[in-house]
Amino acid sequence: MNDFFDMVYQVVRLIPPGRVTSYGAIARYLGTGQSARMVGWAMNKAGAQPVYVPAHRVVNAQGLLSGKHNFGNSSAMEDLLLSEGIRVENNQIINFAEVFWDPTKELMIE
DNA sequence: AGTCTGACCGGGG
DNA sequence: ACCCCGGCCAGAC
Repeated sequence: MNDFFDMVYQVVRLIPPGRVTSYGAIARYLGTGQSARMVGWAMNKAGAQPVYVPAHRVVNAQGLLSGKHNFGNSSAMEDLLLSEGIRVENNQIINFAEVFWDPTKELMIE
């Protein structure tokens, strides 16, 4: 892998359908806990990646769909999450704690 | 080259 | 509960 961004994309691809994680959680898993912003920036570039990245499964620490506006269509992100059984209301994931997928716990360190 | 901004987060007042 | 601030680093202007 080239850099930090590719690591991010790999982790995001490992998120199971129907689950979500947060930018900070990914950052922490990669060892750069304070660089959650870079994860967000990586997501911005994710659409341009050759391989599909389920960026809709990544939200902020509050379970808020902070990046839905970047999906082009404001309903796209909600729609995708909804189709996976994740309830969203007013840009906020309702059962966030239940669907939250923490890479540091679920994935463990390699 | 300086400055600001961001799909962020945690902590402090 | 609120607002504010520092840290992180890559781009845009």
